[in-house]
Amino acid sequence: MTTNQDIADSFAEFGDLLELTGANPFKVNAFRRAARACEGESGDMATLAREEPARLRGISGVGESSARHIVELVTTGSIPDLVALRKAVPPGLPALLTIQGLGPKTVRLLWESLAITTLEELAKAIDDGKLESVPRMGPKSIANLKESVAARLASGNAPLRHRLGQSVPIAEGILEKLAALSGTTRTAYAGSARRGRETVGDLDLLVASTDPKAVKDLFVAMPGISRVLAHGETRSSVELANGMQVDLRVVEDSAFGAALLYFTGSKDHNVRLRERAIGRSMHLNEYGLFRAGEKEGELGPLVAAATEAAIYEALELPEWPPELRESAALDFIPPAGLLELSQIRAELHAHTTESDGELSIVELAALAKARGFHTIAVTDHSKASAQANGLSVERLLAHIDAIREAEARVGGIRILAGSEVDILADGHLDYDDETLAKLDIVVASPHTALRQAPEAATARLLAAIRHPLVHILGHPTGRIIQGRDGLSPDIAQLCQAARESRTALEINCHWMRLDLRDTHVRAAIDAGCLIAIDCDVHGPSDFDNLRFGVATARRGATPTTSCVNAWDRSALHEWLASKR
DNA sequence: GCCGTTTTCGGCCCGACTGTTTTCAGTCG
Repeated sequence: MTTNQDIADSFAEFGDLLELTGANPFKVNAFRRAARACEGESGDMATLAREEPARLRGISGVGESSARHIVELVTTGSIPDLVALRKAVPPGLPALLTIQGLGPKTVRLLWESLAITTLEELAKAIDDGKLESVPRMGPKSIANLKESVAARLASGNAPLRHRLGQSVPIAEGILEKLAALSGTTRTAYAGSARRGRETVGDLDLLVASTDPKAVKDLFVAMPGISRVLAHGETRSSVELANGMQVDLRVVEDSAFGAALLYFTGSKDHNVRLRERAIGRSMHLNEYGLFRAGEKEGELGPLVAAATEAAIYEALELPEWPPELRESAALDFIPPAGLLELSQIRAELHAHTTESDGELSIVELAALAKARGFHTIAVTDHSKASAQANGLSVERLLAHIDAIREAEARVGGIRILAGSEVDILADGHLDYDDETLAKLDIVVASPHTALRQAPEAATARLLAAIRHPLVHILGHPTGRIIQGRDGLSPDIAQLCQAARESRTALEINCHWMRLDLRDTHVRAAIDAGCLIAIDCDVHGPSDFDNLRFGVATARRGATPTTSCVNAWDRSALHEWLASKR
């Protein structure tokens, strides 16, 4: 089976190999853009390649050649041009491109002049003093390279990207310190963290200040920094002890919007905006949107810079939500009512001390009330999840009574008696229908047999979606970001069944899951499905993960009306009751 | 290789920083 990610990986490899052979840089870029386009595509491209290959060209960034390669990969399992290219470049060379400060020109130079083709060979050549004979390799360059190589070798196979929920708090912690300085007027994190991507390569921080020097000096002197990569007039860049790179840009308050737009990206989105500016006789850079000057290359008067909204307006575009700035295409108009964090009014997936949670029913309800929620669902694990202290039928029946009693005592919030019931490997649920019918809400989730074949996974999840007593399919694939792939069901089939049975598909907010993932959300929204956004609460801090789930929903263009957690009390309970 | 509200051919976003150079190449975002 060929996934969109497989296709994207092939094109990314194509780009790397071409670059190392000295190909036309625009061609290299075209392959990389195609890779990003495939990665972000919500439909299954392999199906498209087999059934309607002509429609591959409809994806922005995929042209005649890329479309042919996709069909080759899907139908034969390989791309002849790519196979040939692999023979021309030593296999260890692309890895060298990931070394900080090492680009294609230098890698190629090292390969051709010193026959260096692996990280280990590079480390040895540095130690042996062989790099000193290479043009443009002075003592400082060699010392920097030595440090970068050592850092990489020490980290082993550590991932180069960091999970969203671990990255954002680091960004916020640093910004809090910089915001405390007297000259600071505005702060923000930008880049892929602001776009809500599930993993973040490096952190991009932005500060508006009347005293840039104070900001930068405090930044590079912070604890937890392993080395300073750059420390210039307007930009500083450091590497943290955990290997994460953090870039700081200090700007004037009047240009904050332009800088925020620029550093939020994505790269493809920026390129499109700049092209659009040129087409309207304007010029866009990180300092603002300007009229074109009288002479070639000169800037005219400033059009907009203070806010992103002003710049989009001047370019005659709707203000693009950061989470939807992933694609190069500017032909997608964001839906009027894109879901917002403040609109979430219910948590429908939470655990108590009765299974593997840290909170009592009353504590859980109090936290939900404090957030202004009208409903909280208590959904402890079912008996098959023995490792999570899953409830037997007898315990569940007693738990239902406890929940009813707590609801009457707490007041001011609906506390639903529910269960996160295991979907067994064969698609059966872990409780019988008679038991499930006693519950207000049923979240059905896969927890085991997460390596089963795609066909079996599809059948298993379809059975749960179509089960008349199930409201929500919980973390549908069971994937753990950078941990395990989870199930690979046919998403299109799941979406169709979910729409027909009005079963919501869950976005699990935990930053290790974010499952459904963004591209699956988009497919679900396009198919007309309901979406549930749940924190899968086990402890008090889990409620704070809601923002990551909402970001994922927005990346999938989820309108408020499609999210059951954003419905008012009566609409939500009407839907719940419709399955009873 | 991709693409079209200047274009089916001829362009392709733009600036900061570093180190090695004496005016710029390479890398990065």
